[in-house]
Amino acid sequence: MLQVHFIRENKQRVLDGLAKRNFANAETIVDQVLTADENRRKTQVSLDEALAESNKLSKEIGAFFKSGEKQKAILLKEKSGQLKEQSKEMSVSLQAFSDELQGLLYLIPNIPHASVKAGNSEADNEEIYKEGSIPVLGENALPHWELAKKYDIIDFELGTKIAGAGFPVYKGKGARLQRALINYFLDKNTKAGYTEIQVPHLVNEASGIGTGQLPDKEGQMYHVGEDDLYLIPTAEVPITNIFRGNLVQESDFPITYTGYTPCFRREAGSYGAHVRGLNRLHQFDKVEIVRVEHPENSYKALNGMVEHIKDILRELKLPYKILRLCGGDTGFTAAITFDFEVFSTAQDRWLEISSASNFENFQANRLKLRFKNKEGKSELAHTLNGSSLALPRVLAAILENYQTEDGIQIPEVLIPYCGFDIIN
RNA sequence: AGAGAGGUGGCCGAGUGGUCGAAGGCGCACGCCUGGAAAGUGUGUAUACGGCAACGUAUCGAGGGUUCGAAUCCCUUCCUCUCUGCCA
Repeated sequence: MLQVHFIRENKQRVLDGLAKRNFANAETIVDQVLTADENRRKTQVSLDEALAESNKLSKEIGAFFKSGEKQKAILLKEKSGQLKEQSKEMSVSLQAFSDELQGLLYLIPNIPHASVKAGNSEADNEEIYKEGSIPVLGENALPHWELAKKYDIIDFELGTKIAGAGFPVYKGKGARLQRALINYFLDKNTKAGYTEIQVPHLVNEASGIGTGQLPDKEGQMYHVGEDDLYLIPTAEVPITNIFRGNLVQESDFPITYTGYTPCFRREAGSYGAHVRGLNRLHQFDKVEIVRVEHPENSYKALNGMVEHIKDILRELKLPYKILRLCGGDTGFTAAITFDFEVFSTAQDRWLEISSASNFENFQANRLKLRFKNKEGKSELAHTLNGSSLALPRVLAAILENYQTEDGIQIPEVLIPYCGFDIIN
């Protein structure tokens, strides 16, 4: 959520930013925000005056009762009654203006960073980096869902029986490889200074609002009606919400966490060949990194996260590229997002396996996550996160790219974690 | 899930209808004291919104109510603790 005073003081900048996202009706909504804000402030001034008068009267009434001047007190009581009615009306309209303002602010996405190009869809994303060589596979190379069946390491039908499509069952060496990846990622992250943390997999409504999943995108999350909880779509939600409402010290920065969680996504509206196998699931595993940073340091931190993820992909020896998402493809809450894609050779396509974003103070404003700055004032912090990494597509790429006549070789760095070096 | 107790500032804790944004302590900051430190001592120390500012308003888990006036009384709700039940 953008801050109202920021919009008030930087209207053109906001409009230019929204234009990069191809955000419809930007000018209308921004004007509505400014009007609601002005109404809110005006109303608050009159309400404050009425309440101040009320408070004054109450004190006088008390004094008159004490000194036994009942008549005077009764007179003032009448006056106070009238004031009370007025202030009640005003506080109702103040609430209405505040709600209206809040509702409008929830509709406005984050303003893209200067380096983010305008664009509508993934076709407009910019490739900014590429590394690794694409392996040459034999004639009879198989896509990962065939390999999974051939070596009996992932059973999609069984998952369908137990839960539904998009809930695979990992078996034997497949399950072991999953666990190896989780451990390897967590070890890499903790070595890079991130503190490992285990968090709830269900969150309340306030948490969903804090990181930006609510009120808009309920449809993407599984909801447990009985208890009004949401299954997390990513560890970003519980981890970032650790800091909801917090006032941290400047000396606490950088705050860095890593956590493994399963992620649950309804993926309403997804269909077609691209969702085959591990490409798109309702439940998948992911290791996430989250940072809370001083605003002056957040872009340096983002760069560090990108380098860290590069290092992991290099170790796994997977060919990958990095995209800077265009305005239209950048998520609602992010100011900038770098997507990492690995090449899945047998499918002959790139798969997104990580996304690293700087939210600047957009989430922090929703979370009310602040720090005391050098002047002793509280200021919104910056939040960032990235996947390091999302498991299924890494697994898909490993299965496909490392397949040989004899079986699937295990990337060297994972062998100690797996306890075997080939799946056959 | 049932019964009882409770939720007050960064922390502990007093406060049962009026001058209470809230005593006292701890912690923290700055000063004095000291060769330096500890101890001692003095002062300061919540957040949000509005206002150029002086300042005003709101906030004692949250929401509503009673009252001229609520941290204090009433209702609802969330959370914590103890006991009972159930259970990995």
